[in-house]
Amino acid sequence: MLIALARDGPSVRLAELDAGGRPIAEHTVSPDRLPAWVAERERGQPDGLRWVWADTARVYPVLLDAGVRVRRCHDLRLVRAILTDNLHAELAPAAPDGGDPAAPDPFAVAAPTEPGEPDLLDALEELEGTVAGRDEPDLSAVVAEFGRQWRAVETSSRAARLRLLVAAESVGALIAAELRHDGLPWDVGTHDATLTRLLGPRPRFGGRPVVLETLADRIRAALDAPTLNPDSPTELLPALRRAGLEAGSTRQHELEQLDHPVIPALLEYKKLSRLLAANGWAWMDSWVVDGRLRPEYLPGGVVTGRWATRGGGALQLPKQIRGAVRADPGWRLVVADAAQLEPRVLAAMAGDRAMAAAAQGADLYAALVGQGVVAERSQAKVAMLGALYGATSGTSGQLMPRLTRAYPEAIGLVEQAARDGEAYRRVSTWLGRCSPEAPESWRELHRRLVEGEADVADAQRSRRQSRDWGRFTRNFVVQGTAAEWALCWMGALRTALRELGTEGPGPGLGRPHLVYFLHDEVLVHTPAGLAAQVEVAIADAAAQAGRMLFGSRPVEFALDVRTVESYDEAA
DNA sequence: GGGGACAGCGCC
DNA sequence: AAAAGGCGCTGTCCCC
Repeated sequence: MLIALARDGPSVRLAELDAGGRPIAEHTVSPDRLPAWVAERERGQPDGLRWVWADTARVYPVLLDAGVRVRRCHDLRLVRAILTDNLHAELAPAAPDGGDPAAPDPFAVAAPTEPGEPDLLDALEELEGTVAGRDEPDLSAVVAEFGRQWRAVETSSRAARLRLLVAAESVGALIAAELRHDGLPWDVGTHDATLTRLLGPRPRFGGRPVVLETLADRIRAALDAPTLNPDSPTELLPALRRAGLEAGSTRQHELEQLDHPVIPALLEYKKLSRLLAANGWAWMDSWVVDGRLRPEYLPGGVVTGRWATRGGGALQLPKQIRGAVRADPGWRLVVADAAQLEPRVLAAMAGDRAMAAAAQGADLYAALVGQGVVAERSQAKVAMLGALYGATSGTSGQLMPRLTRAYPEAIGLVEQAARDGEAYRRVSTWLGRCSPEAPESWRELHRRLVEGEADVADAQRSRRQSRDWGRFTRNFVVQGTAAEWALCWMGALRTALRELGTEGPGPGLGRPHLVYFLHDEVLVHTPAGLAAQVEVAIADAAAQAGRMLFGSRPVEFALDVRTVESYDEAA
């Protein structure tokens, strides 16, 4: 059962849709009665109900505030973004210099169909001239847009994968709203104590905390620069030069190479200054309310499908202050992160048996040593990151030939993605999120190069741009598929958590619930007595996510799971 | 005084 | 000369 929902002036209009998206019954409800109406339908249709609306971020918080949660939705805004890119890519004509398709199909770029294939063209044209971008589409617009999106999915050459992607992206939107609503438990007392220990007491009238001011004085004395502002690279760099230091920048890793009495104080200053600026008292006042950090999560906010946040930098919580993330009394945090997720995803995508074998254990990097691919675990890590990011030089560049010999399918897959990007062909994640077009100016220059019309300087520039874009597309297919796995993991976990615990004051808060998500890591806040069951649910959900994406391919998605009282206890 | 580029650094 | 992918946020600096 599908129910479409839209605002209509002072009321809310709803339409029950049949399986093909056609309305079969309509209702009008006043906004204050909407949560009860939704809750009743959820109770009456525990299994098959999906809400269709323009934008989860606008609709769902209202329901959450009223204590109502839904199981499934279809987010027209997010799905449209995926489908528009996907259909453009499916319609793109094969590139003239296509190269040979080394990668086996499912990954292959945009599996080109015949240009002009009518059903896809229709779906795309319909999508382009429509109203989903409008602020408040009415019910007929919502129903019509859903019909178009549904048709676009069903007529795609990869309908099964797109269906899963659409569902995963939409459940992500629900989770994002719930994370913000429930909030991450944050102990301002612990946070304040950490800041005070490292920086000194909070200055009462602004200005630098005493520890920073003392360090600044030492830096000024050591450089004989009495008015120097150490926060200013344009002042600091000349001051370093005057002191006889040959620094090209004031970056940490460059300063570390230098030998001078000022360096230790400067490094310490930069570290603490960063803490104060990014996560100091002002940050705490702005973003922590009533003991909860409530960042605004943006599903699909990154081109690869990863989430972003707006405000507070909640995906960059430094390890220094994670001790402030504390479970409520009598509760625990279950912290789980997927170990070496991206290499495992790559092994599954490529169907690379040797690499999948290395991914059978908890430590994939150690397994590379065991298989004799490299001598040490640290080399395995560097080499693997190099393969995923496109390193050509340095240690990881040197190790690439070994990886290529050991795992030809896996390395072949990322190499193919890189070559596609270099030729400005679009690539796709496992489920069908397509990479964006490169900047038009880059593609134009590349066309001139291919046609022999570029001079030497332009040719050089174009080749550099191509390599840059190839590194992006190489990483895109793996990072994006890892993001899809994480969505499926979290979606499956959310479903499982609903079955645990008893109904509390609010449907989310009396029982275990998700409180944080960081690309390949989740935090669940749970009554202490249920923590063991939560750990099992997290592991089950990971296995389920692997099956959803990759069926029976024998790749294990290992987790590190710990039950703690505060986040800094999780290694 | 606001806007935007840049440097720098935190996270994955 | 070569340069590893994706982000958000702060302060500085400079321009309008």
